[in-house]
Amino acid sequence: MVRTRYAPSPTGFMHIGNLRTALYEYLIARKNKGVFILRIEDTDQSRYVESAEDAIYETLKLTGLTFDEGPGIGGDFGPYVQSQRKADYLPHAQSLVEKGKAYYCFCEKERLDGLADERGLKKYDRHCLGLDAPEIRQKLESGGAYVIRQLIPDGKTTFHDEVFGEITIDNQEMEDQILIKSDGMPTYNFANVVDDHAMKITHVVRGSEYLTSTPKYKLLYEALGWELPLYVHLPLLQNTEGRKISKRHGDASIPQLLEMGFLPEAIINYAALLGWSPTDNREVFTLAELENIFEPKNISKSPSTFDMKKLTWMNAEHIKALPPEVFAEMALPYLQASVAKPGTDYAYLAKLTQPRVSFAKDCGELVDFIDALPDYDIELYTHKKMKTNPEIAKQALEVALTALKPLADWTHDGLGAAITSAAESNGLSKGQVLWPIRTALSGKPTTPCGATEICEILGKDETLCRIEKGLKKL
RNA sequence: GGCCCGUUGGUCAAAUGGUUAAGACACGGCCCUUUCACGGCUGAGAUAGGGGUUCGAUCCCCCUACGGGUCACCA
Repeated sequence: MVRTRYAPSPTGFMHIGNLRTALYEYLIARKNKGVFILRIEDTDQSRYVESAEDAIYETLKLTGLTFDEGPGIGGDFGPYVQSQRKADYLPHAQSLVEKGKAYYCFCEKERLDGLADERGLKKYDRHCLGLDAPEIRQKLESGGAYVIRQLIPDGKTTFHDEVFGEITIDNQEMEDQILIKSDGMPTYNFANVVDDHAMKITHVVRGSEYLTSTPKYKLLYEALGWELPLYVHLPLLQNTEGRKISKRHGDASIPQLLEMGFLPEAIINYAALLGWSPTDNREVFTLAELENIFEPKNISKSPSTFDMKKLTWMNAEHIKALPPEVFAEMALPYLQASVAKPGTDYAYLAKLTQPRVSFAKDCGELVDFIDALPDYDIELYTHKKMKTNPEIAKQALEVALTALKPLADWTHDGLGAAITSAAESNGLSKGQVLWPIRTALSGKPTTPCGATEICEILGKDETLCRIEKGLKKL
């Protein structure tokens, strides 16, 4: 049974990198009919932010990454918040001490700081490793602060990563890391190992910044006599400055992206493609589709850069894929803010704008000409392909006016027929008439639909009025 | 600085010991004779450098350069 877990620490909002890690964990679980778990790693009480924990739940919910076990919903291996598991860690650390794989350390901060070299780098000198049993007992009983450190053996440690392959690190590179902090809480590394084992996690998916600390994990698993999970380290995500994506570099959080109008589906889809690619050339996927095709073996080793432009394109793709009624609802507030004309068919406007926008909020400005004709330059009447210019436009509008004034059939077809025949009998091409009409009616270089549709939307009176205005301008 | 990892067009990215080295975003052009958009077509644009191994390297090995990560009682 595949069991994966997303294990964030509640210190801030999720960004695209966090989301992508969660997504891959989720996909590996779903693809293998396994279980996806959420575990909150709040062992650093000084950095804990309560709202951040809620934000994590909210973001996972909005993006559809539903977990099977975790805070709020429980499961057989709870609790799923590390601070609530505090009592579980110390016994394991003590068993390591008994086996001689860890030891108590009573060194104070000042002494430790004194170990630093000129670059500020330090490695613990095992000062407390030499303490004998009575000494340790006495210090412990006196109630002074202590930590428990892992004793790193000599040699080299090699582990296998599903993405990066075999990685070997000389144990001399590793410090006797702290397992239990002086406040009694486990460190991240230790809690991680203990909980992953307790929760029977099979795949550990995380950013490649953990690559060099993984040998410490392996040593811990060996010392504890536990089976090592599969490691899947992900290539880092960079921002356009080439730095690791993070909040402190001002990179957008998921809530911010949502706020900007990106659809959760688009964000998920884009995150999936950052560092992973399907075997075919498809790029637009729903989460459900990803669940079927995701393969960790197609994960890349090299870092990738977050590109807002491509995300924007992706968003437009997902907007186009939305059922019209869903998009209409999404666009309604923007449409209403932009068009107040009585009798407006907002669903129709939504349908016209849906394939043309990258964000729902962009709908408004596409149709803002409906309420009020913007002031425009007569150069808009010039278009070389349509072979029009202000002079021809003037003639065209006159033709249009006489043709439309008596027109009773004010429908798309009726308008089209009337305009076409009027154009023909006056020696003008369709485009030479339609282009000026569209310009006179909208005053804009681009509109979400053609001239006849605009005539329909505006109604006969307003249409004639705007054509006359155009004529006056010319 | 030590250690670890990486390097295919501006970005994402496929592929392979022998190919004209895919595709997508962005960009340019054209077409769609109702614009823009959509769509279609098309253009420019890449295997970091140097050595090997090999009949042949983008691919395997080594070195260099560059980039990133990591070296906490943070996660």
